[in-house]
Amino acid sequence: MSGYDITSEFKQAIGQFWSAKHSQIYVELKKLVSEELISQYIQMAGVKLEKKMYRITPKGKKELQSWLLKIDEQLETEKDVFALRVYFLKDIPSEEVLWLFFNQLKRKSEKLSFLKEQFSLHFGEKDPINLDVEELGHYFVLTKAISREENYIIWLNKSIEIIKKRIADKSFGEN
Amino acid sequence: MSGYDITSEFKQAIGQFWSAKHSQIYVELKKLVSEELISQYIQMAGVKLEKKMYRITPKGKKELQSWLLKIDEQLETEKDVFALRVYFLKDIPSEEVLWLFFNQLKRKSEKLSFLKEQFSLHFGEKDPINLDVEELGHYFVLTKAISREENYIIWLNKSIEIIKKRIADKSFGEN
DNA sequence: CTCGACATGTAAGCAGTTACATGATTGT
DNA sequence: ACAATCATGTAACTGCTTACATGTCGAG
Repeated sequence: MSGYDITSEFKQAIGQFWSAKHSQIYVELKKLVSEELISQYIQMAGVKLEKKMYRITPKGKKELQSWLLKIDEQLETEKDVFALRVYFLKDIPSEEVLWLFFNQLKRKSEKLSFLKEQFSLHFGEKDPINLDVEELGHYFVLTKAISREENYIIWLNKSIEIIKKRIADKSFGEN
Repeated sequence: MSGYDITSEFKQAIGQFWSAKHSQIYVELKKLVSEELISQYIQMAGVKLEKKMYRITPKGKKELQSWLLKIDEQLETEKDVFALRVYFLKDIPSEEVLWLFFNQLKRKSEKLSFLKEQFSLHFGEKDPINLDVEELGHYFVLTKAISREENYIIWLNKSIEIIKKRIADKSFGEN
């Protein structure tokens, strides 16, 4: 793959769990070449454009495999700015709170639609039992992304119901 | 609150969605004081120990409230290293894959237990309708963290079932 | 008296983004 | 011809972690 290809891949399903900008990718690729973990070769794209392609070296493959089996000492924080804002709910004007939740609901619903489209595009009605190993990794990542968004939306809806009830009880923002 | 207090708070529920080390917190607090968004005062803790306390200024409160209503242009990536590893499933020896998933299941189950304990400690059987606004933000964040972990565990179990079936079919890692 | 928690800081360095900068290719 | 996408890079800066460093307080 090329740096550009990697940049594009981060716009697909895996981008839900890890991503980087092209400016970082090009720098890292050079670093990996200098460490002999990957090697570079040129592929002509058109007449003049030299597309720089990279492939993993045996040394890189070894490094990758040991990384894949590594257990992180601590589970790292999956940051979520929206949750951080909700933590400070008491400082949000009560009439804005519902709007904020509905806005997030809309954005998350759009993301879910995109992911489901990706899913039916790549897997359709296929049974994961019959997928080859390469596809299986992508299948798991996509189902993970979809279930994450679905769960997020369920939580948003439950929270919206609570907020609505509190407004109906006229007690919202007054306690 | 003091820098130490903030560090401690990041070990509680909100730490599931945002966190920082004390080394960063102390630097940021000084920056915020110089921007006049917070102000500092001393509280004696014991005889000699001067605990540096901070409170938000009116200017800071204004800034906070405008930040709380800010909509991020793009939803940022909620990074998850485990999902990244799963993406490269084809490079993991098939006998290790199950172990990897079970390990993550164990860790996530422990996290879920911790969160549920926090929940019953702070909210018990309370109805969120009757919570005061300050508590409500914490309630939402904790329920969000809990539902996120529950959903993660469901996905792990589903994936484990698929992997087990593939092993039983003797087709795992061979396609 | 000693250990664990409380409490605060600095420095080096890595990870990652934003902005700047350039040029080729393809489809309309 | 023009625009969108393909394609690659650098520089400045911010965010964040790791490691270093020091000292107090309370309980047993």
